[in-house]
Amino acid sequence: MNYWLMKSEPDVFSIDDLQKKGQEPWTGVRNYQARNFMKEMKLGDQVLFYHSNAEIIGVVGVMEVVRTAYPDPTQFDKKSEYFDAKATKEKPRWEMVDVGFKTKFRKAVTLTELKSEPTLDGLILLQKGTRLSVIPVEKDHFLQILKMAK
DNA sequence: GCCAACGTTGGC
DNA sequence: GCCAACGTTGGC
Repeated sequence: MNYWLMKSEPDVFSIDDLQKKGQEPWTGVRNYQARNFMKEMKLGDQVLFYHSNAEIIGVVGVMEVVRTAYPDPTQFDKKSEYFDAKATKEKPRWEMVDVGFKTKFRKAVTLTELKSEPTLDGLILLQKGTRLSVIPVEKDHFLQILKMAK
């Protein structure tokens, strides 16, 4: 079992949206490193849901991988903002996983709180200049963040 | 709205 | 292959 963190702007897609829908294909990742992490994901992997570019920035809940990586259809869709002219159905560039809702924290674990927690030292999210939207998280860090949500 | 940090593109 | 220019991310 592996642990991850994925970012989303709540104006675009929030934890509440996921809770309503139950599950969702994680479309729109257009960064190779992030894509490669998604390809490593296994069924049942636990994923922290992080709200970026938001009023309240931080981890807001937990989701679970319910379908392993497959081509992101928005790369072929000319009308999509995620369209990629260099991607073909024979040679897709971008993949995604489907995630299912697990829990929403009663209160977000904010970025400020994450930064001030010494045991989270080394969390990739907190490293300088990290803009990755899909990030692996150590089990201990994952459990620590769950603890902070209580 | 600003801007630092980073990734990508494309000319050479 | 280098690197300047440009675009994007995301916190503040």
